[in-house]
Formats: sequence, structure tokens, C-alpha cells
Amino acid sequence: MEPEKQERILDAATELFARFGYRKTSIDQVAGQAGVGKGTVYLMCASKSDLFYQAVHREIRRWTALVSSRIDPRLPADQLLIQSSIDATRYIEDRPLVRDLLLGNYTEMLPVWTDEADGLKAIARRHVVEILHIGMRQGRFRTDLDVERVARMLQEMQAMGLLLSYREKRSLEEQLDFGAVCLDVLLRGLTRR
Amino acid sequence: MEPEKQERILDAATELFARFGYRKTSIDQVAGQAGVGKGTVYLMCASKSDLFYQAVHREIRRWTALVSSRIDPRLPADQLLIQSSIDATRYIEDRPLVRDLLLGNYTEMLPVWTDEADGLKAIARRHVVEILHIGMRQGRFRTDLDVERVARMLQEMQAMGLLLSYREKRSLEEQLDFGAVCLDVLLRGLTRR
Amino acid sequence: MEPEKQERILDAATELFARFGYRKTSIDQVAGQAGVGKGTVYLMCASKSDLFYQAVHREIRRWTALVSSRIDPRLPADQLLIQSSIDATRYIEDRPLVRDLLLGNYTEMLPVWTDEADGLKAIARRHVVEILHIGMRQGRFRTDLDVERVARMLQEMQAMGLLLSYREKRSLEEQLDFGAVCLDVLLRGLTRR
Amino acid sequence: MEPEKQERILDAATELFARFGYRKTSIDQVAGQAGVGKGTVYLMCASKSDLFYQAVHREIRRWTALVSSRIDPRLPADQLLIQSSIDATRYIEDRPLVRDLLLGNYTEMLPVWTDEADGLKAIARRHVVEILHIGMRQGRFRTDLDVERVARMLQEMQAMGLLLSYREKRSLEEQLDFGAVCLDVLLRGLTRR
DNA sequence: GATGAATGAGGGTTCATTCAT
DNA sequence: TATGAATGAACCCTCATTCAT
Repeated sequence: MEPEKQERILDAATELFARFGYRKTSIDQVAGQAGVGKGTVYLMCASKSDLFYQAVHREIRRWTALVSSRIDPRLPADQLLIQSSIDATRYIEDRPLVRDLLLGNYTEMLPVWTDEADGLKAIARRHVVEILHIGMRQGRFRTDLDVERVARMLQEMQAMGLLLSYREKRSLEEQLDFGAVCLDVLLRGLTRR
Repeated sequence: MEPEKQERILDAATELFARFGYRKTSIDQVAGQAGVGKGTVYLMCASKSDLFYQAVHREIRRWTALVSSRIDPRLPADQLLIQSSIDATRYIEDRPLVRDLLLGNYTEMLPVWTDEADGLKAIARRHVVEILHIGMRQGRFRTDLDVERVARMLQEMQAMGLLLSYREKRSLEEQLDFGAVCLDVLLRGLTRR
Repeated sequence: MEPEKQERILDAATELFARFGYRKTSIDQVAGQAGVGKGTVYLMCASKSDLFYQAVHREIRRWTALVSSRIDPRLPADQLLIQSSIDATRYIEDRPLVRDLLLGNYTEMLPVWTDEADGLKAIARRHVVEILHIGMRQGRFRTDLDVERVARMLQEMQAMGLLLSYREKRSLEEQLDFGAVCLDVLLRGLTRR
Repeated sequence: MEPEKQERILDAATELFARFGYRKTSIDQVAGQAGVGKGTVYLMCASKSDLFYQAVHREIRRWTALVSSRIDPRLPADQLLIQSSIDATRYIEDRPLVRDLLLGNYTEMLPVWTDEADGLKAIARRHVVEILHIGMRQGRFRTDLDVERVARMLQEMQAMGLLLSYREKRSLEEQLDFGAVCLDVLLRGLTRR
């Protein structure tokens, strides 16, 4: 299939899953919105849940691509961390699929989905790992860190911020503030004395 | 119906909903596991979603009952808050339904469920409200607090802690630590100077 | 069971079947309205359709009882026929079960019900047969009549009148007029020259 | 779906509804008899009652088509009326759905169905209306008639005839006789003096 | 490749009927 | 005798998935 058509299908899936949720979205709707036949959808996915996986996957990839492209290894790592946190917050703002992934809102699909979700989250924090390494190379961050673990922690903090905003209907500004404070605390722990 | 049988049905529902999720659990399964006929289940609930509601409701009620019984109004309110936080953390540990409620993982059932979920969450924080009032009476907490709002905040913090543990597979100890730190910060804001 | 209780059950059944129809009436409703337990209903009927049969049967019996009691063999048979026709029209007016029986509105229960319905209709025209015999004995009616057949014809005429009124929302007066005209025509055929 | 398959499904529905009644006929049976899957039935109807409606509708349309095609406006209108009455009687003879519609035997589905049934009955008497107009144009019928009302009356008469035949198991001949007599009376009222 | 007609398993819900008390 | 809790068969409808064209 032409990549362009695949994109259209994923676009449709992404939008509909985000708007109506997994269950309430039918393959029929996706095909309709994408302007293709139902069977065509099945040419690029093994099942509905696979389609969902692909949609989330693409969102995550896009995100990492965006954030990665902004990482300038010559800048101070702590600054990079802060910037990437801001970018992430903004990006996630209107990506319900990514948000729900980070918040773990896909328990309904569990246990089939635990592994997939973990994998996607790992991808989503690759750039954090990268920045941490940069910081270590720059001599700014402690070198005895368990990089993967710290990255996971930062990601969870992100999720916590989201959670709070999501519930409390905080503005984007407030979210960014929250993130800043958290990071501030954390950076103290990361930074070499 | 004998209360005992109702309990059996709710037990089955609670376990299955927790294990397989709402959608993947069928009334047939619930009936089977409870050792009753399918129709019997419908003697105590108007619909599947009502059964789900009852299951979550019972879990919440049990929790508040447990926590409430431990509130000794003669003890310092800040200590009560800490203790109830610990109790809650322990209790929720293996109550997936309560955990998912607090984490807002029922979005898939939304929007029909928003109100019900909010109501249940309000019940779940009643004891916090109570403790806050005790603290105000004891002269320990500021009296200009928006009690309901503060309680909600504490609940969200709890949820955040849950989120962290859930994801990071933290030990119970670590969770409690996290909760302690958070509470510590918050108590400063609550305490009268 | 006390006859009085049976009556209460049949009263309830009759009213509910008439109001909501066979399908929409549940045994639960009947039991509730009669103020007895569901099981009690089954002490006097083998099945729901049997209960229905009994309800219709009682209505028919009451009707024939009423009409029969009014037959004075000393009066001219043609006059008796006219009078009984008037009585019938009045009686059926607010007996939906009898009306639907005569109109054959129980096709939904067919083919199980054809025989039962025929039997009930035969009962419902017994008094007509009786009057015809009286008329023959009085020397007013032809003696070469197939009595059963003529009675059936008269009954159908009655039904036709009902049908017309039912559809055209005729008043009781108009119905009686219609019946009178029909009978008039028919009596000419019955009467000995 | 191919029209041919739709026809097969409607054929099956028509036959089964006619034989067993609405309630006792399941979609499964219809699908089975039509030789298609259950879901296929739902490709051409929104619900079971919609399927029923379609089945009755088709029978009515077929009838009107048949009768309409026979109306030759050059023939005397009274003769057309007689002929169409004969045609109708013959046609309805073995169309239980049409017969029950005209006899109002769908009260069990009421009140949801009153409007639909009325609509169908209106369609079924279109040709009568047409003939009445022809008669008026030919100068044979009175021009001060409430055409729709007269048509309804004729239809009811038809129904009455049906009723008689249905009950009395009259032969087709007898039915036609009955219809002739009724029409004869009526035509006197319609005819211009 | 692309389609969408066709499928049928699956699940919620109702309610006539039974039977232990 | 009377009860009503318990049952489970039956049925409508949805929709992910397949496959002939």
C-alpha cells in the first residue's frame, strides 16, 4: 500500500481512538474517515488492537523525533532537560493517546498490553536517556547514576504533572510551573557537587 | 436474596473486573464464579455497569470504614493524616478497582461514568475532610482552608504516589516514603504558624 | 386454593391482558396486582397461555350466563334475537378480551390457539343456538336451517359490527343501528313464509 | 447487497412471520431459511420490527402494483371497483400479512405500530381512491364525495369480507359473492342519480 | 492491491417456570 | 398451601474479521 494511504488510516485511527476511546471506535469508522475500505485497514494491521498499537507508536515516534531534533549537545544538559520537559508538556497537551499511555489508562486492554505499553514508554524516554549521557559527558551530572532508572523517574514525574493538570484542569502555564519545580528538585540530585 | 449470596456475587464481580477489566468480564463469568445462575446476578443489579458500580462502591466503603475506625480525635491531626495515608496506601495496594478509580482509569466508560466516579472519589476522601476539621478544631491547622479542595489535593497526591509505585514497581516501603515526603511538604502549608 | 383468591388472580390477569396485551403482561405483574406470590398463580394454571385461556374463558362464560338468563322462551324468537344482539354489543363494548377473540386478534398465539379460540367462540354463541331452536319450536323460523351454521353467521355479523365501530370509532348508538339493520335482513331469511 | 438476496431474506421473513407470528419468529430462523448469516439480515434492516415492516410493505406494494395495472380508465368506474375488489380478495387470500394488517391484528405490537399500520393501509387503498376519481370524471359517481373517507369505508368492507371468510372458511366463491353484494349496496350510494 | 459484503461468535437482558422452604 | 428466590433458555443486536471479486 502507498505510504500515503497508510498515513491517512493512522491519522483516522489516531483521531478516533483519541476522541471516542478504543472500544467505541469501530474499524468501520476508521476506514470511513480515512476514505478507504474496511479490508484495506486490515492490510496494514493484524487486528484492531494492533492498529491501536501502531497509532500510539507513531505518536510516540513523532514525539521523540521532535524532541531529539532539538537536543544540541553543546548546550548545558540541565538546560536541555528543562527544555525537553517543556516541549514534552506542550506536545502531550493535545495528544490524548500519548497522555493516556503515560497515565497507564490502558489497563482495560491489559494484560495483553503491558509489554507493548512498556516498550512504547521506553521509546518515549530515549531522549531523556540521551540527555543524561550528555550531562555526564559534560561533567555536569553525576556519573554513578542508573541512567535508565533516573529517566524512568523523570518520565513518571511528567506523568504526575499530567495527572494533576488533567484532574485539576490546570492551565498549560501551571503545568509548566509544576514541571519546573519538580525538575529543579531533581536536578539538585543529579548535579555533581 | 441472602446477603451472603450477594457478597459472593460482588466478590466474584470485584475479582473478575479487577483481573480482566470491565469489558472482558461477562455476566456469565461472574455468575459462574459466584456459583449462581445468570438471572440471579440481575436480582441485585439493574445492569452490568450497575454491578460494576456496586463493586467499586463496596471497595470504597470498606476502605473508608477501615480508615475511619482508626481516627482518634484526641491524637494530633497531622499524625492522623500521616497514619491514614499509610493505611490507605496499604489498603489500595491490592484493590485494583480502587486504584483505577483514583487514577481515573475509567475514562473508557466515560462520559456516562464521570459523575459516578466523582461521587465515589468524594466518599473516598471523607475521612480526610474529617481529619482536616479535627486539625482545625485542635488549632493545629489553618482555619481559612477550603477543606474540600485541600482534601482533593491530598487525594491526588495519593494517586500520584500510587502511580509512581504502580509503574516503578516500588516496594511498599518506598511508597510509604514517598507519601511521607509529600505529606511533609503539604503539612507545612496546612499548619498554623 | 380459595375460589376467592382464584377470582382475584383472574381479575388481575383479565385487566392486565386487556390493557397491555398478552406479551407485555408478565406473570409477575399479574401476581402483584392480585396480591399473591408468583408461584400461587401457577397453582391454578399450567402456563401463561393457559392463564390467558382461563381469563378469556371466564369472560365468555359470564357473557353467556348474562345473555342466557335473559332468554324468556315465551317471547317471540326474533325479538329474543334482537335483544340478545343488543345485550352482546353492550357487553363487549368494554371487554377487550372478548372483542379480540371475536375479531381473531389472537393470531400471534396461533397455531397453538386456533382450537381453543374456536371452542370459546362456540360457547359464546350457544345462546344464539338456543334462541334459534326456540324460534323453530315456536314455528317462527324455518326448520330446515343448519342451526350451528346460522349461529356462526350471526356471530360473525356481530364481529363485523365490532370491527366497523372499532375502526371508525362509531358510537354505541351507531353500532346498535348497524346490528339492527343486519339482523333485519337476516331475519327475513330465517323466518318461515 | 444484491437485490436477489434481499428478496430471499424478505421472502423468508414474510413466510415465517406469516406462519409463526412476529414474536415466535427469530432473526436466526429468518437468516437460516434465507440461507444467509444472521448479520446479513441486519444489513438490510435496522431492527427486527423494521424487517417486519419491510415485509408487510412489500406485500402491500405488490398488491397495489397488481391492482393498479388492471385499472383501465376507459371502463366504467363501478365495474372497475367490482373488479378490483375481486382482485384484492383473490390476492389477499394467501397473504396472511396483508390480511392481518387489514384486520388490525397487529395490536399486540401497538402502540408503536399504529402509525406505520395506518400508512400501509393508506397505500393499500390508493387504487380505490383512483377509481373513485375516475368515476367522478366519468360522471358516474357523485362529485360531492369525501373520497378518502369513502375509500376507507370500502377498505373496511373488504376487511369485513375477509373476516367472514377467514372465520367461516368460506370458499373463494362465497367471498366474492359477499363482496359483490356489499359493493352493490354501496354503489347505489355512490352513483349519481 | 483494494474492497465491502458477509459472517457468526459473543454478550446483555428478560421472564416463564420450578422448587425448596 | 403459598411463596418468591433462583434459574437458564432464548433472543436481539454489534462488530471484528474474513475472503471472493
